[in-house]
Amino acid sequence: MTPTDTRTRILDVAERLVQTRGFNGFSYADVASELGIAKPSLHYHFATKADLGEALIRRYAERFAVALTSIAERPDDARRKLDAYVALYTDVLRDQRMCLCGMLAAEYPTLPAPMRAAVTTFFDDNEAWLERVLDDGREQGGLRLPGPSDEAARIIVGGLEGAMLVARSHGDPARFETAAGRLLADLTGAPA
Amino acid sequence: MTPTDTRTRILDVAERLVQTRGFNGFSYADVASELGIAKPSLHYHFATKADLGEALIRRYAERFAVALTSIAERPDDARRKLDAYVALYTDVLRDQRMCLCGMLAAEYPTLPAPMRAAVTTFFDDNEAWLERVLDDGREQGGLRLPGPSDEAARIIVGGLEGAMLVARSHGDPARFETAAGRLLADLTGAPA
DNA sequence: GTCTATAACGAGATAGAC
DNA sequence: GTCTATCTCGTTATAGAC
Repeated sequence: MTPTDTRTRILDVAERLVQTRGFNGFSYADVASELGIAKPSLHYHFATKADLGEALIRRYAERFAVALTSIAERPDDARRKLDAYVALYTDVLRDQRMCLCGMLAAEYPTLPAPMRAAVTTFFDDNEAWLERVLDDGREQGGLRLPGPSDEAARIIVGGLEGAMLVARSHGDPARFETAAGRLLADLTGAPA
Repeated sequence: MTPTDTRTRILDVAERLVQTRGFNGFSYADVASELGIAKPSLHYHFATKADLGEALIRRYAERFAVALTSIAERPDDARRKLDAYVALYTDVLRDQRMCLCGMLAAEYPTLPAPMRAAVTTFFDDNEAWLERVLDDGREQGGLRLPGPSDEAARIIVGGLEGAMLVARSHGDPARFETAAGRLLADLTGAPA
């Protein structure tokens, strides 16, 4: 078991804090105290809070992209891939976290420009991936989409982000899971 | 034209700031400078920021409740009522605002307890209103819901909140309107 | 790489005059 | 009701020793 380097541990703690409290809702002091190190030590690894924020999104988006590629490469049909996509969100919601980019979208006007750009790119990438899965599913005959796949993709991304938001404020992850299941079922013409 | 009293003008400015920047993203200094008054004058009207926050949600929820009652009393069919419901959100999204309670839901863990309670109540009330409209529409035969109306109501609330979040970060209100239209259509078995 | 010390600023809030 | 003056604390960030 190699010990985790400081930079990574900073990212881990900051990521959880942003996902629960928001980028404007945590401070270097929070991260430092949790790691048992001094505040200025953080600045050695991330000169400014904006730098830390950029690194957080970059890592999160990268991790998400890897997961999406992994799902896409499975031999599963489209509906199973969509279920796996929803499972990514379900995992995030455990221990009261919001999607990092959903949280940052709420704070959007207050973010430094590079972070804003990365947030919109995250959503665009997710929608593009979903659109592809939906198109494939339609061609294979497994999905019955009532409309354009790009619109369905946007509804899924927005629907999952919003369902997380509401479910978390109710402290009820099950609320998210049933909503997500029904959203997908209704959107893709599933049995139930 | 009676001049607006200070308390109301404070609420108006603070409301817009919370809807755009979040409760943790604005300060008494922001409100004071925008109104051209001194910071401590705000404390006369709202002793603490938590008090101001409570008053903001109360007024917002009250205004929303009045609008919902007004829509419910119309002779329109369920589908028109749902369209009117979506229009409430569309109006909010104009000039880059988020739904007040959607924004506060993102900041939920950082809010004072009374604000947290008011946020969840807001969502519960909206879902209850929607459930009623959906049930009425189904009895009248106008709506074909694929599942329980309470689940559909939750999908609508979450879907609209999330669609606002994503659309606003893209600076594209049209993205919200098409997503909302499709969401309702797919959920209620509409022509297109 | 991590520390102590400190700067520079903004936050929410209070005291007391007018 | 609104002001000036001030307090206290938390924030991001820097300087410089180890």
